[in-house]
Amino acid sequence: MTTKKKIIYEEGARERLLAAALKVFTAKGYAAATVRELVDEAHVTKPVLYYYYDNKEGLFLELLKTQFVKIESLFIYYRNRDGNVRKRFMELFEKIFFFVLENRDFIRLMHSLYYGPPQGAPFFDCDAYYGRFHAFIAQFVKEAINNGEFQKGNASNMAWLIIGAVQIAMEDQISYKNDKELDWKTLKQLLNMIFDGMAAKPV
Amino acid sequence: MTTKKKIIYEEGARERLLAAALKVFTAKGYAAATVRELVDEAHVTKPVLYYYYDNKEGLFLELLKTQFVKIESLFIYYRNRDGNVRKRFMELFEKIFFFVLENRDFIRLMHSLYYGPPQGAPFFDCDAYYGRFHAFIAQFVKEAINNGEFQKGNASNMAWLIIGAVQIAMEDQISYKNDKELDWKTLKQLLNMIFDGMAAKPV
DNA sequence: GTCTATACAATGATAGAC
DNA sequence: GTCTATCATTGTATAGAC
Repeated sequence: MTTKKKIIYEEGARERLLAAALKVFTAKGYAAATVRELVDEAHVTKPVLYYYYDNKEGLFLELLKTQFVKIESLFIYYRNRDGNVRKRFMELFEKIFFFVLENRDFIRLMHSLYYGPPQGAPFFDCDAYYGRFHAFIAQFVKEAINNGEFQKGNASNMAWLIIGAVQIAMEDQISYKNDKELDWKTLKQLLNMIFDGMAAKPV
Repeated sequence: MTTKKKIIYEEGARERLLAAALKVFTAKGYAAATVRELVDEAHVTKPVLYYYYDNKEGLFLELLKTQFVKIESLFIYYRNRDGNVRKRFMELFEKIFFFVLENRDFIRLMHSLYYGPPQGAPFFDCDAYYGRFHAFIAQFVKEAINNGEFQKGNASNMAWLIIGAVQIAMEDQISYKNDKELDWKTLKQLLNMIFDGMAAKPV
């Protein structure tokens, strides 16, 4: 009988490469990041990268995949909350806001991939996440209208207004400005302004 | 006497290089754009680029400078309008929105420079434009509050709300999505929702 | 001002030993 | 699985003729 147990191996190098990818790609973008920097950062030699991943592209795509999983979990979080839509929205956006704060570099990378010119980077369907955001929010605005929590109105437009506030706050945070003006406290004020305007008026 | 008039020269190549820079840099980003592509697009040879500009960086910076002049003119436009703040805002944002539509590629490039990782690109102070935008809008919101056009409130927050709507519409337009949902008609609706909420209520 | 030809560094990637 | 050594290619940039 052949020793099949031998398949288990140390994953140190593989994981260090992924960590290096996060650091280097987010710091310089795809095109400007070099294989040398990646392997130096991971404390491995070049052939090790090509052993674990197809090539530079492969490592990059693997990085995106692992990071997007974390973002996906934010939406799952929302569904498992209870309370009215306004309260759940607020909790979701707080979660998102601090996620952005803790992952500034990666959000920058994603942002430039989605909104910027393709810098020689392999195609990755960010739209599956970015694009779904509006539909996701609009759906729950509609829910709030139906149950009388929000006044009647164009749910899609209401969703855009909300997303606009959240997005501008995120962008203020990932920008390289010295004094970030749009912290969570301010964003909360903006959202309350919007929600107050949308809230069903008492009769 | 030496023939000093001889200094005048054809500027065809120089201008073609700038046009090529716009096309190539906006299509691929800074790092991924190569000198070969730039000169091929301009129908010149490599030494010609280095004759007119310092290097790849120099051409890139020249491109940014010339394009930013166009953006600056939008704000001057606003000051030369008359009417109330709401009307002037609406006209300014319409101007900006269609400027974005007509310069999608360049806006993408700027966006990735400002919000994305520095892709080996030389530093350029985009903040002088992006960052001033909020202050610009907030100033005129304050004006509208003072003359009774808008209700009393936090002018800075009101400005963020407005900018959020404009920005999310711009971003919807520069994204690579197939179906852009946020056209000018929709943005106008968003802005009207915001302005209606801010407008001073009749007594 | 524009070309041909080329220098020279850095890049992504691999062969083959251990 | 990891290394040393090396490859082909592409990159930016320039010298020197016209």
